[in-house]
Amino acid sequence: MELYADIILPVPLQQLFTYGIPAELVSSVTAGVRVYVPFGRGRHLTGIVASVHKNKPTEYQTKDIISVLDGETPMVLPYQLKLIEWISRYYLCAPGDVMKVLLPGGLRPESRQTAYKPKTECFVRISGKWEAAHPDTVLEELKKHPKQQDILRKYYELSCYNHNDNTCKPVSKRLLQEQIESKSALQTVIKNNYLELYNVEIGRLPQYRGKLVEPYSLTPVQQEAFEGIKNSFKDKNISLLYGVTSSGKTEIYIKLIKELLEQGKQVLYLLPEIALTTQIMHRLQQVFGDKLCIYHSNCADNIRAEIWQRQLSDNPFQLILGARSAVMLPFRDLGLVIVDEEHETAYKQEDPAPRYNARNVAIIMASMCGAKTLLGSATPSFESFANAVWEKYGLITLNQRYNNVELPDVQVVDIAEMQKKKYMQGLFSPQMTEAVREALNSGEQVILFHNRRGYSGTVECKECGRVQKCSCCDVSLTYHKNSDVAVCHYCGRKYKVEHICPECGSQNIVERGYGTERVAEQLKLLIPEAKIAIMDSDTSKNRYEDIIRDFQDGITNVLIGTQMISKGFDFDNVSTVGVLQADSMMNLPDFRAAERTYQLIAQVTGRAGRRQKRGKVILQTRQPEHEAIKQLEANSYRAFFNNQMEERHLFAYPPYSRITTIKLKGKYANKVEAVAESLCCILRKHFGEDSILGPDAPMVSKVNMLHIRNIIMKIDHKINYIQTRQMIDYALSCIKTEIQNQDIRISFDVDPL
DNA sequence: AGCACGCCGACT
DNA sequence: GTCGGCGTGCTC
Repeated sequence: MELYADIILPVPLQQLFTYGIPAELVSSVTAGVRVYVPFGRGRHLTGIVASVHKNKPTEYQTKDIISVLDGETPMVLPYQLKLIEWISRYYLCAPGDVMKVLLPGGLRPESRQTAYKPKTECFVRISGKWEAAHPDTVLEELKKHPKQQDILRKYYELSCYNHNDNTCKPVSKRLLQEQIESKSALQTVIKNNYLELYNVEIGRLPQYRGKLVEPYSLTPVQQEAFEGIKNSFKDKNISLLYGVTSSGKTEIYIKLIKELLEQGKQVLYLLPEIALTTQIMHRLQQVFGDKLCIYHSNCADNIRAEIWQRQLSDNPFQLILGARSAVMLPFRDLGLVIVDEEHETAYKQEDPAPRYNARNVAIIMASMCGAKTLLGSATPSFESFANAVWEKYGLITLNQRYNNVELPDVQVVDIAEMQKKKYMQGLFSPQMTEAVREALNSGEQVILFHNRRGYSGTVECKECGRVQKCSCCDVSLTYHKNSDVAVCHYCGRKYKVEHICPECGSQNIVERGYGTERVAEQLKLLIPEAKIAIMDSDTSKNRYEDIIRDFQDGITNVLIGTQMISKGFDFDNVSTVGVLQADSMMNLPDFRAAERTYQLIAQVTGRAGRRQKRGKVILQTRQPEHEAIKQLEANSYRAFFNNQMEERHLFAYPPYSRITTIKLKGKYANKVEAVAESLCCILRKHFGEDSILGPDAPMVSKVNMLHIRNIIMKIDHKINYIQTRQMIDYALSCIKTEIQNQDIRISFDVDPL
């Protein structure tokens, strides 16, 4: 009987592809194996078999599978096939797009030659004939050949051979060669069957050589949280550990991991960005040594391939520490997934499909593996905290800092008022300057946070100091370097840069950057003895470590930076943190702006006073009455959450709804518009007027000669998402011919951030 | 997404 | 004459 296989191929098309299975491959083609197939004219691809069946397609002629790339074990586990399907359905993307992030490049060769080959090394051992013999006997045999005898003696030495229990360590040929005089004598020893060569697959993976330490014992408060998590896992599969900054969450994770590893279970520990969290990495390595493997996005392809295969082997890593793509690795016996800094936007993949959120995928894959998920954050996303409040997740609260250090004292400074009184010196209020000076005088360090949003600077007249402002918002415009326009951050209006000052007629107009460099400049004037370091996206990556080390060692004592200094780094000697302008973020036209501001500033704030002494935070803003600022001052995440949730409810924003944006691209604006309009119509009929917004032309409405229109779907969270997906499928089928005729491409972003 | 096919301009 | 530009269409 003819058999067929439905195959996932790495192409951005919705369907699977059906291939015939040649008779000689019937026994080896099973779900999850990789196969090599012809695709299109003269192209070959590696695909994953999703299923095997006997339904001969009637619409088209099938081609045959050329070969099977996997032996006994499929490269993709059954639950992973389900995961691919889930991701492609939930995130509305092609299975092939998911496959591209799932299988490391090294495991999906486009031609058979580039396939991943394990690295091997040549070892030597006593050949079978002499294996059981006492070393002295063997050496005696060779007494007439001193060179060969030396080699054998060296071998026994290197292998730490113990005749009593017949144990020895493997000795590589390379190592033995380095220690002996004559290469040809070694050849003879091998030829005469005293030693034999054998190849061993050796890892490319680095091995941990440091020493292992026992985990710290938990404080009573930590212990309580630890028990709380285990308790909550008794009846909930997902739990949220809400622990204020510096409450020692990592040690709790370590204790949990240790317990699971002792039960022989595997643990996946996800972090938003591996590169910036070396401290956690080193800590885990100290405790777990070689049981731990670090998997990040800039791992070379062959390393990723090797880790993958190791995870399929009988000796997998028990603990994987990884960034978002690590959720795609195969796990045979997963017990727990930890998603640290759960609120981080880095968990969401934005640009190429699949636009998945690794936090949510982690929850799904954990449940597929029968494992629990622990989300952790000092500033949980409202989605997760709402799920905890609604008792979908367990909630464990840790509101005491480690060693009982008090949370920092937050002092809010009204920039507008200070400006009125002419007290501002650039971006520094007297309070800010004073706090920095005080800290430095007592030998402590300072972190200054300045959110630059990638571009910066006002347009200012050097003669009279007039700053170009938005006519509607009374907000200074921000100079946008790339497009040479001045933009209002508040309302988004764009203005031409005034090259002649309307106030005094001067042509001496300058773009004055309020970026981190300028902050440093000003501080230098105010406090000349400050030793300043700057860290932002302009800083080259390889200088990060130097900057951090210098700061750690006290070579510098003021660190000025953007987003990137808000998390991960723990500096014991930092007593004071300054936020120069809390506003720029708060005023973004985004319903999450307040949430983000709170999260970011709470995280920066958490850098202050990690030792015994209570830290100090100076928070400068133009809107001291803003809810985020008020609750940051009061240090009340909960109050802030409750307040914002009312607003979210009122406007039906997440977590009370699920947002999906639909992006249509095409060559002709009117055609894109028309198709978008009819898609909107269909969707409105089913979801109601209020649920579908658009179509709108985005800020950048034309990219690569393609016109763009966006539709935003805002569907009540109580509506089952599967129904929503089915509805979208139906709507798409309605406009299918239109799309094809007008050559329009549609992409989706589910749960955008 | 790739890749081939196809139909027009500036070169040895 | 052809080499090569990228528009269009298809992939089991």
